[in-house]
Amino acid sequence: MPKKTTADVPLQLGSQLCFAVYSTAHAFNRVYKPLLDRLGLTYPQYLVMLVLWEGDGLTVKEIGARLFLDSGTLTPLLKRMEALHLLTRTRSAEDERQVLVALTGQGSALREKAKAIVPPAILDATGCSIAELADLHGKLVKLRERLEAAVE
Amino acid sequence: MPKKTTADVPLQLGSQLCFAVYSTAHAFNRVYKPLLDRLGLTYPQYLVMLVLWEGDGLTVKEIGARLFLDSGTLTPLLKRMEALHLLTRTRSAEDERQVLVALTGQGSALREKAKAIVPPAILDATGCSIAELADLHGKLVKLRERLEAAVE
DNA sequence: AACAATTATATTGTGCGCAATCGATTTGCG
DNA sequence: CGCAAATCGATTGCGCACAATATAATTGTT
Repeated sequence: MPKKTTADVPLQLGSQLCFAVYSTAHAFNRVYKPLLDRLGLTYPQYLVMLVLWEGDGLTVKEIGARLFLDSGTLTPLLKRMEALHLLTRTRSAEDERQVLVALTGQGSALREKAKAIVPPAILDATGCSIAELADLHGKLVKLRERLEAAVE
Repeated sequence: MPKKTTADVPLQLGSQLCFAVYSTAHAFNRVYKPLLDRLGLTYPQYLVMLVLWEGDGLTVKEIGARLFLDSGTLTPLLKRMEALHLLTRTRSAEDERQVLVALTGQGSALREKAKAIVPPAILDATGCSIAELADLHGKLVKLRERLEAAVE
């Protein structure tokens, strides 16, 4: 039985950080769920709406690039959102390989409701100051970039 | 059309933090995948092994409490791990409602291999100093606690 | 002892998330 | 021009993640 040494601590810290990220993501999801239920959206669907609210008429590829998701995830997700009449999916005329995703009137309209409900509740649930939020956000983005780089 | 005000920034920061956590979790998963493939494990399965390596003979409930997962997730996951001969699931004699999860010889043995492969690669992929790891870990755990408290 | 409430696990159904594969279109190179 | 390579999206299959529900065992109360 190998004994524990202090040298193991930094090795375990990496794993602990990953689990902290993983479990915090789940905790966030549990906070979002009742809020998003009122909008009829799941969290990944809400992310797609956030992207489209910023700028309409994107291809699946472009949405995927912003959310770090691929077509295997997005195609069925977008189809469900199309069935909910939140958006339309149409083949591009210039490049028939691409599918353009655009908001419906209903999809656009949902923005104001979402804005009133979601961000205030989330901010409150974090119990964080603006400085804390900005600090954590910045550090996570940097970490994510390094992890993505490590995968190549 | 309501104009953007500086007052919106803190509201959006909460959402941005959530997405940072969400996308960093995925990035971690992409780093872990090729490593865990060599062990024949998925990341949630690896988490279960980490818990069992610390102390064997736990109930499903106890494993769930440590990983923030419920039986709907754990039962099929543990069954797959049982099929891989990593662990056994037996009804407790004292309380027939409980299922005791114990490592097999194979499951215990996997620990040394995992220790050699996973933590060094993860630590390297984060590109973080020990201080950064500890800082982020601590802040995420605090955030997770506040989020869990917000859900009640 | 009988029965209601609680607890532990299992089951079902829905929705991601991603690897692998496929078909169709477009691009690029000789 | 003609064909190989690359690109985009859809499909399939597997494994979480969780809500809702079901089942069985235990505990508590009278």
